[in-house]
Amino acid sequence: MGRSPCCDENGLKKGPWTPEEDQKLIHYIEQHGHGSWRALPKLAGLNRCGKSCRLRWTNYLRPDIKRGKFSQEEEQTILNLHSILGNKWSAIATHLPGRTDNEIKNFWNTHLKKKLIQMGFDPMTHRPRTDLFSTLPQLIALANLNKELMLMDHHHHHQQWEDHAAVRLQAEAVQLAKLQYLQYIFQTTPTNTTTPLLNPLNITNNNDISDIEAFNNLLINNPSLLSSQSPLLNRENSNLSTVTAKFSHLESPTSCATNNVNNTHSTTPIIVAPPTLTKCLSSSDMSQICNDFQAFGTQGGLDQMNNIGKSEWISPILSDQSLCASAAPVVLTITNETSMSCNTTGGGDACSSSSSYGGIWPELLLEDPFINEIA
DNA sequence: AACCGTTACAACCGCCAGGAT
DNA sequence: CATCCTGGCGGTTGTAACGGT
Repeated sequence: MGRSPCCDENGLKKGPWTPEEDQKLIHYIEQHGHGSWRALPKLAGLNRCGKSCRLRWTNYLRPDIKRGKFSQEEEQTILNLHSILGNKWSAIATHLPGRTDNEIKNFWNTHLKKKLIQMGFDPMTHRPRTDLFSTLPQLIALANLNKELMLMDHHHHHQQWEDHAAVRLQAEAVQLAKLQYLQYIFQTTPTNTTTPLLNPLNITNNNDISDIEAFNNLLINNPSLLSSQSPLLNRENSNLSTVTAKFSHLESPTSCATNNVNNTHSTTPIIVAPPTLTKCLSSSDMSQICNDFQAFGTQGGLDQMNNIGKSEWISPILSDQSLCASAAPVVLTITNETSMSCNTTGGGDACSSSSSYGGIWPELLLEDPFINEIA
């Protein structure tokens, strides 16, 4: 009854294999094949269990195993397959000749997973992470709340620390939003093209992971690219211009303060690049989406949004990932008039791009109660 | 040189599916 | 049908190597 113990009885050896043991195993299998793994150790003169022998052979000693570093192509293949198959290491390994499931699994756990996390992707879903980004409304709300409190208590010098903290928090939030947005634009850029977005950087985007990585490094190493003067964020008539205006509104402490003094309802939370809108949408689809969101443009709509589950209020169109007509990245904003607007320009042919490492924005951020409060 | 934290990866463990009896 | 056995799989652990202090 039950399973027989593996190596824990009869003094069978465990742990790392010695060269002598390896030679015995190789020699036996070359002569006789492995046959029954259970019987093999005795026949080969090894004080190991069959399972240990099988693993040593299949993961290490097999002659057709390719050793050494994974190539860019192999890395890309693993990423693509993992996004489809998940942790099906053996299935992934069948597409990588000479690589074992164990090797791929290790490579994933030690390299690729961390790389994805660093790039802002959830390693399991391969989608941009929302944990960081979803805190943006809170950060902005908190920053603005602090600022308003500060202004109400204008003459109290002990508020200086909070003042500094609020401005810093707000600046960080805006930087984060910019970074995420630029990553999004980059990842949804058609493959093998040099786009207006990338022109200022003289980058041709093949839209694979190395490009995204290079782009991220570029952004991280060149903070000026996120400044209000950045060519990336200031292209005229671009889908970025709307968000640029909103960013500049938020990022300038002076203008913010002025606005808040004159109009205490002028906080302007940003919702950038909704998830499935990264898919391609026809103009009629876009109209529908705009209408859907306009429906929330009233206080009643916002209340409704706050009271029902997101699956109920997200437009069916938004969750239909099969839609594909013309590329139109979208910026949704909630304005100080508590209306929600929808801005899309550009179009293009992103749909024709072969599947690359384009992240899909997983969730809208609108369900956050803070949005209601801020708006 | 010693210590410590991190990384990389070989190896093990437990579970499961499927075939044999 | 029930039980057993085997091989395969994915998750986890152990440890050598490495780099920084």
